[in-house]
Amino acid sequence: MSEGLDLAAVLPQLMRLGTVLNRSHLIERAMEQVGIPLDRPGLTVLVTLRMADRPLRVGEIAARMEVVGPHVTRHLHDLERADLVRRVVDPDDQRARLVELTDAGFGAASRYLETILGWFTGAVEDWSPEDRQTFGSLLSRFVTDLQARVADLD
Amino acid sequence: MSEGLDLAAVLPQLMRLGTVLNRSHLIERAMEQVGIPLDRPGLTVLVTLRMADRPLRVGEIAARMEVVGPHVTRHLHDLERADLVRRVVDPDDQRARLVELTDAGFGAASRYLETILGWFTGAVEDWSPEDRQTFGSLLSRFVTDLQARVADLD
DNA sequence: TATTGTTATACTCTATAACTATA
DNA sequence: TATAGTTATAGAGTATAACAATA
Repeated sequence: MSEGLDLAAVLPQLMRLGTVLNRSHLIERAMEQVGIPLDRPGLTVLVTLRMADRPLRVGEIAARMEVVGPHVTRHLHDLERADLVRRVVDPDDQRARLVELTDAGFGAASRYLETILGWFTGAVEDWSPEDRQTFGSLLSRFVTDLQARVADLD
Repeated sequence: MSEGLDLAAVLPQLMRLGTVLNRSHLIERAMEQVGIPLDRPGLTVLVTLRMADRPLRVGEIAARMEVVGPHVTRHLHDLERADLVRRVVDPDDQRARLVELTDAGFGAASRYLETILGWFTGAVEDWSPEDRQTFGSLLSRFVTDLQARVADLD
């Protein structure tokens, strides 16, 4: 009985979280603040490369973003034109392209992530270190378990 | 020093969460399972009405969804055609329309929410009641604080 | 004159299909 | 023949602009 209650309360919170994250123009604001001239998917490609910490093939970027190849190709044009990434032929396979960040791309992605991180830090600055720590681990565990549950649906 | 570390770890978790929630077709699967013939925004309108627990004006629905009026109007057509909602003139203001769930709409929204809730319950079924409770409160607090922080940006 | 909602239109994000080039 | 990527096109989701009816 009490088991159901706290869970039913989590669902609306997740909806609220989704609304804040998706509809507050957080991403656009951060891009404007650090001077990145991209749209959301373009930024996602950039951040994907920054977090990978090594050049990625087009297909690898698509897999990490969970989108389809052509979507990535399309946004790579913008990124290349803005001199944020560079496409080089994969020496191991002439069919493939390795996409790597330029210095400007690395810097832009880093500044973007620092900005977002700063906002999140500001949101929890009144929390105790223990609560922050606890929230971090429970959130991580929740996402992992939810992913597993979703995989079970197949 | 250790303060920054756990926070930097939360950001990737939130990205992962967003990916699971947006790109696993969770919503479409739940709709299919309970036999709701809608798209995502249509379902969101339905759930918004179900959670409000009373008829809402078109403008109120738009405000809660954080979308613009015409977007709601458009999806109300589908909902009405599927006999899930009904539009009646607001007796207090002839300009306004009150949108209310039909019995079918109420039932469909309820079954949908139960399905989703069941999946989330399944994801945390191995957790201790204390951890579930803790996660629920910290998540709620996080969303509230993040909303406040975002409001500060204006 | 301001507000509620609708219609018409356009833009963003992502998918599918058809194709090129290597393997 | 299968795979990596690109180009072209289509669909879903949401916004802006112009309008109608009522306040």
